[in-house]
Amino acid sequence: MSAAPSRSESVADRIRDEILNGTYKPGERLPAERNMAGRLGVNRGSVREALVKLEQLGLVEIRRGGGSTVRHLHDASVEIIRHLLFVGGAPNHALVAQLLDAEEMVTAGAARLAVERASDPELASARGLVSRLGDPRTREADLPRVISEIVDLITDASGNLVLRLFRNTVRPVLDEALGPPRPLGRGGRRVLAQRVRAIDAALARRDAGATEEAVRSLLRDRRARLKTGPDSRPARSAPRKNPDPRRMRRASPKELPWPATRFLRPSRPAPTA
Amino acid sequence: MSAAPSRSESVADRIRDEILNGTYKPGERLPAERNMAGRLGVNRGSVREALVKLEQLGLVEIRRGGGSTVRHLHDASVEIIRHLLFVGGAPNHALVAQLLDAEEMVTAGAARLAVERASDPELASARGLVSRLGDPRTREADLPRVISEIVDLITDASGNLVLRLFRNTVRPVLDEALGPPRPLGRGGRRVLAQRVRAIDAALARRDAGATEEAVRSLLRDRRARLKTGPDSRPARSAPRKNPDPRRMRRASPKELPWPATRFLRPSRPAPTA
DNA sequence: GGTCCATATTGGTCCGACCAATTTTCCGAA
DNA sequence: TTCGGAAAATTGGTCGGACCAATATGGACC
Repeated sequence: MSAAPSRSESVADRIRDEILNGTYKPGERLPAERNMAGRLGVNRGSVREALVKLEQLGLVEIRRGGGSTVRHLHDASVEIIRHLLFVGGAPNHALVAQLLDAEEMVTAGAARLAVERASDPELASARGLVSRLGDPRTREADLPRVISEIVDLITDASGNLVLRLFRNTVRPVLDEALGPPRPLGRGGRRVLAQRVRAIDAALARRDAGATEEAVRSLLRDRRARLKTGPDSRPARSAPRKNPDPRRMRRASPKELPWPATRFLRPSRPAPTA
Repeated sequence: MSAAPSRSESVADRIRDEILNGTYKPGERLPAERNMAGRLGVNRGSVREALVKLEQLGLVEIRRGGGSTVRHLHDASVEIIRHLLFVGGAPNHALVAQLLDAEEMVTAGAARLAVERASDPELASARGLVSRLGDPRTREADLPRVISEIVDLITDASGNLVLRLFRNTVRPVLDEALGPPRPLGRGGRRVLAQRVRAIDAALARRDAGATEEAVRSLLRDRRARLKTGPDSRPARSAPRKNPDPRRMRRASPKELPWPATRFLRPSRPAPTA
């Protein structure tokens, strides 16, 4: 199916894995290009190309004369999330939850911008797409894809290139991570139809605030349908004062588990003066 | 000052510029590596390395046997915004406005998450940093940096790696684009102090919703202080029904001007069935 | 112990060659 | 003429070896 990966690609993948699983730790120096080439049995040029790719990913820093060093995951490029999903083997739930959080923020904001600036045809197109979610004829297996396309549409309609580029990175990872949806319960389909009506009505009125909230609700449901895991039952030991209980549903965003945890440094300290 | 750029870096910059200014258009084939090497007077390997970097940026696609082709800006990596800022010569105002929009969305969301999960020390550190904004002893020239650090702190405290990585890309571009602030008017400092009190109060109560709104207000002011340009006077010809006038201040997110406009394709059409 | 310099290490670039995937050219069959 | 397919040209991928320049290392010297 997929084209055979080039040699430099394989090498890049291998070094990337060794970094992510802790073989090479942040701040450490990587073996010299010549050594790696010898060890992997490939030409030095291939190793070079691999390192250049990893440098663009923000995973390593190459310094002429000095060796290459591993950088902290915190300082990498967003693109790194493409490579983070399956680091432990199975999709990392914490990362997926964080992606969904980010997607919700950005999409809600984009929806607001979109309603404020989108042309009537764009809006009509969006309404048509949204209505498919409520249509009983749409197969359940297609729902995730349709939702994904709605988010795309909203993002594009916002006219914000930055959001679009961000989505370019987020979408494929989420699509792969979420996979086929769990079957909607008896009530699930009804709730979905309800969300659809809310979005449609908000769009019809060009009501930015309402659209934002409606889109948020839709995406929240999506997250709730995530495979039940340690994250889905918010284990808040000491409930805190929170005057807005509507927003309590989000998965608790704890730090990523697996090997990469070691990259997570404490928040940068506040300046002393 | 800055280290002399490597040869492959120069080549990458040059090809990137030629793509962004329209010399090579999306979908077109780039000259063969051997030709480019000859034309630029460098070794083919250097051209190769440059192309690999541009491929990681999502600007070109390299296919073994077939040439390299230019990709649409819409499909590039977020990292491309680092290179987009100065394409026309001066900082692109539309892009900066879009960056500020994106930053506001993400930071507001991160603030919510942060309040819900941050430890008390983290919160205290945040409050300390925020209070510096209101302190009359803080020089005006330092205010942008302090705000930038507050956003960093909020982002980190949210515990969301995706948001952190996104910020890694956004922050340097915004810091460079905004540059030294325009002097605050007589009322400006007072308004700032007011924002600071709002954030501090919200943090003290661990009120997620209030914190989110307060942070939003702070960032909005920042955008308002952007250099007056064609963007800052929202030229909305036909005012539309919008029941939430509080949010009307955002710069109208029109398409990017300059040569790159040609990359902006219409929103992807809704599926037909 | 600290400074400074010769040397080793290491990334950056170049040359020339060959392989493999793709594209283009062109000729013969329908 | 048109279409299909084989041959040739084009083009990216990898290799090996060589030299330069920036950095790191270690030891002599003060």
